[in-house]
Amino acid sequence: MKAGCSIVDKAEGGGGYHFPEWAYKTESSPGSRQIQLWHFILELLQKEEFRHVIAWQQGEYGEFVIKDPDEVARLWGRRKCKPQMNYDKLSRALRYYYNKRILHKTKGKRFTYRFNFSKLIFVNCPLWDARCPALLAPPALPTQLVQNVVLSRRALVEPLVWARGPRHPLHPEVLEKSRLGSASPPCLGGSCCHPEEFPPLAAFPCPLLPPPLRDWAPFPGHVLHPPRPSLPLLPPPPSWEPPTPGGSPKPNPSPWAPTAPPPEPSPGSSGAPP
DNA sequence: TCCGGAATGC
DNA sequence: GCATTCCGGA
Repeated sequence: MKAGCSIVDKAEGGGGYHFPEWAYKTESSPGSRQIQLWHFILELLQKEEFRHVIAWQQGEYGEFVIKDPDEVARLWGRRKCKPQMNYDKLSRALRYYYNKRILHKTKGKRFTYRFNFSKLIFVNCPLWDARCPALLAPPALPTQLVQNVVLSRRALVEPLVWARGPRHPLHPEVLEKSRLGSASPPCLGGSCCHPEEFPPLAAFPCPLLPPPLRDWAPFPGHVLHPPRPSLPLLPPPPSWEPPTPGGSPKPNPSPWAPTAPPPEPSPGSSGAPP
């Protein structure tokens, strides 16, 4: 136990917000019991005191800028007990996230990267625990980003809802009710998510989960599209485009709707519930 | 400054 | 699996 190395123990105090638990549970990191770099980056981004070192890029989606690469590397090295750590090595680790689509480089902007929260949620939000907030909005995190994270989450939840039948706790009507039923801001999974409304999905066995998600599941347009025009929720990201029925897919540079892999031949995969 | 291959360690 | 380290190249 290299306890002496830790400099950022856990989200606390600060701004009174926090990322979902899984973001801090290094044990939940797939394939590793050690903290992962992106966890660490999120920690720094979340903390006010490191705002001068690394911060969300205002107005962008999941984009953050490393203002002091050397300092970030130093902190990372300290966390990992690697005093020889430097930005070159750290950035190499970051680049490994490109292939995993956890992170993207913002070309043309120095030390600027962009998180792919959808991917992080897909991979890390354990068992779709409904109490696990998709992502609570840190002050500097653009609201729209969070909304899109929620949208992404919804995009996966809704098919499950259909599979589970009506009036499931995650049934659209229930979701709708929880979203519209109060004057408070859209529920992002915080204290407004009462267990009685959002029982833990962990209560549902894994077989209820959809088939293994590919890195980028090609969401049906009706899923990504706001379900009802009257609902003023979840505006699409700037690069988002409504699906063109029958139209040819266009390359989409947005990490929120990245180029989908070739559709798998799935008979009856019209997306319509039985 | 950024990228990615390769070897290596845990 | 996930870095860490080193390195050549763009």
